[in-house]
Amino acid sequence: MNNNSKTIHDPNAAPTLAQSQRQIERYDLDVDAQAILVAARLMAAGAKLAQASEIHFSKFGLSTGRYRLLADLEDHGGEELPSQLAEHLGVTRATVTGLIDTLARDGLVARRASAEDGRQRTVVLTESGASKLREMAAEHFAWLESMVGLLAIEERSVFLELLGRITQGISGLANERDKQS
Amino acid sequence: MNNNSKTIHDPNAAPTLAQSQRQIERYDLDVDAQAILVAARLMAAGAKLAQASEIHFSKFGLSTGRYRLLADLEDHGGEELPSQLAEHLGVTRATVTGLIDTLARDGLVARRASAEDGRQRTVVLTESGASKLREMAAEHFAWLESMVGLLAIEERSVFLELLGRITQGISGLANERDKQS
DNA sequence: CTCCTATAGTTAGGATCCTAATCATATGGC
DNA sequence: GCCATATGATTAGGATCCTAACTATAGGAG
Repeated sequence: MNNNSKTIHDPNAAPTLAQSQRQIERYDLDVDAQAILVAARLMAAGAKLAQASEIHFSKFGLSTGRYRLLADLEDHGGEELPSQLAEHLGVTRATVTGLIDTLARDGLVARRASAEDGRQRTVVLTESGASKLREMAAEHFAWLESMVGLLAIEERSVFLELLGRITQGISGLANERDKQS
Repeated sequence: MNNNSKTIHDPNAAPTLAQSQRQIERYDLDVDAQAILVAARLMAAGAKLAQASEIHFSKFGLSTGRYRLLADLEDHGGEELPSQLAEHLGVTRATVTGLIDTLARDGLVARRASAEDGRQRTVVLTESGASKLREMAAEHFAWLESMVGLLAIEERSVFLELLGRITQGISGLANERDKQS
């Protein structure tokens, strides 16, 4: 607190309710200003978190995406197909190819040809990659935990439940575009 | 050896609590699995929302960043300095330069030299830019509102409060690195 | 067996936003 | 007035992830 670099603008309070109300009144719309505020704050929080995350992982020579790939690999016996990784991480196969390229260059994963299907290329976690995850574990999980440190246990459950419903709302929006009756 | 990877993937349920627990147990860490889950879900939601947002704005020939710049301009009398825009949007001045370039090319904003300070270049919202905001208003705010449509009014307040505290937690993490910049 | 289509992965090119370096203008000590 | 430093904006180049096009292999219809 006590930031007051000068005029307001605590990034935690951006955008403000007043701002949302002004926007709505300008066009005389029939929407709830608080709903708009929730949506806008969530977007701001997401962007901020993504940025903080990249900084966090860069300390270990990783990016958010590359860490997620390693962790998913570890959680699936250290061996997966690129297409499985893409689905688990929620990114495209093209993105996975790029992530693997960098991780393989750094020796954290390796590509192996599949005996069963010549099109497939298995991705395996190397000893070096497993070691990297071990090194990071304590600090990384402490980092994640401290993010929600200001919430009481029961508040975390509540937040999780509400966030889940908002996520559903987002999915609904996304599907609205290409719904083929 | 592990689980046969038959686990279906509902993106709304990723990551799962079981996944978080496995990770924590693997390294025998003393952290709360639910806290990890909250953090991971929030990151996933943020990424998803950012993606949905880009798709939404692309229907109007805009990006998330360019819309936010136009909206901020409108909220400040249609005239601001690039440095003010950067602070309001929470991005760097270099990014603002790029956003203005595109918006100016499309005729939605214009740059004007400042009479008082030769280094400054005022950004003004053009009639075309104001018109674009008018066109978008109804659909855009309906979009935002539907995102939180599954939450009751009082739940929105709760969510806002909890999200605010998590955002503080994120800020704390960010500042931890460079204590005194 | 041959051909046509489907699938796995990669490559090419675009959009976003970042950091660091640069250019031009202001400001203050001497 | 002159020069060193600070500041506003831009440029250059990097990282991330996307869509679309491409290569190679698999598999079924005839």
